[in-house]
Amino acid sequence: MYLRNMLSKKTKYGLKALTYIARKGNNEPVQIGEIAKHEQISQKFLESILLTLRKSGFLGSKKGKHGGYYLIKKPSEILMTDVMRVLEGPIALVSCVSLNFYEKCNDCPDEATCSVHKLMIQVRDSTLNVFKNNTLEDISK
Amino acid sequence: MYLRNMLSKKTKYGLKALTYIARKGNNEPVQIGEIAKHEQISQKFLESILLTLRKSGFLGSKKGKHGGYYLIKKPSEILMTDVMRVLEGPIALVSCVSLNFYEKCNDCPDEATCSVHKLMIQVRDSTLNVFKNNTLEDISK
DNA sequence: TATTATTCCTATCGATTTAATAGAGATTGC
DNA sequence: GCAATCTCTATTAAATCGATAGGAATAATA
Repeated sequence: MYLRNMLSKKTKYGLKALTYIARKGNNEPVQIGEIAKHEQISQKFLESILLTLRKSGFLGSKKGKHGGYYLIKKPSEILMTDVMRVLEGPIALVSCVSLNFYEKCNDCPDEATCSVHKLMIQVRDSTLNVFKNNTLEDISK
Repeated sequence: MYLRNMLSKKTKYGLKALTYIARKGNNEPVQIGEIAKHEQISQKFLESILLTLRKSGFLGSKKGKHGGYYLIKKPSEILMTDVMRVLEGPIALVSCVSLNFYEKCNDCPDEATCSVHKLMIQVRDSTLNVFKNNTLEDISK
């Protein structure tokens, strides 16, 4: 069994939900239940994820009958960099190489000579590059 | 405070220890205690990490007085791809894009149309590329 | 041989995080 | 008014992580 799960289910489900909504094409609100059923996601869990995406400005919502969630921007304008930061958190694997959430490691005496730092800077940049070059439209194709 | 810690301390400490040993240059065994002190790592925790690295063929060990750990191969021959797989586990963030530990996601009905799959393939490749292009020598400079 | 320094091995623990669940409240459409 | 839907808070079970403890095995050396 695949043990390490470095991409949280929150992110995975969030991306799937955004994709599902994007693929619908129109601007009609899509209901949580419909997404949960199609993507085989726990509805209650998905509720909290969509709420996060709404509060972060990716989704709009409408309550009551025929309510649901809809995209606020065009899929081509939704960058993975932004989505990932909201769902998964900082992109850097260690705080000392984070662009947006930098923090010195409490143990490491000198970043300039730290081999982990040196390696993780590169991983950050290459990952960031992927996220910068992918919009919701790209991954929904 | 930086919450997500996607790179485990095991990996971080393991890389630091390998670097420490590599920087010594000679082939004399280096003791756990010395590494732990220098790198500010819990000695007991480091013991288990070095044991893992030995069992995986990166380090040799010598017991008893004047014992310790030493590199089996030259730093320039130790690829980060291999080290990371041993310390951190699969490089892919989700099992369905893992080259060495592939497993179908139990929920996802079709990888071909899965947006998460599409994105994570790219992340895997770019990260793999970084690890392939870095040896222990490179990060120890 | 006795002593000391070191690696080796197993077991356990506390804290944190994750994924999921429950239930009630607020709003909207009909 | 009623049903459908999002909103919010709280709780829980399981897993994982980092750390710790204690002793067994081995090697050097006096």
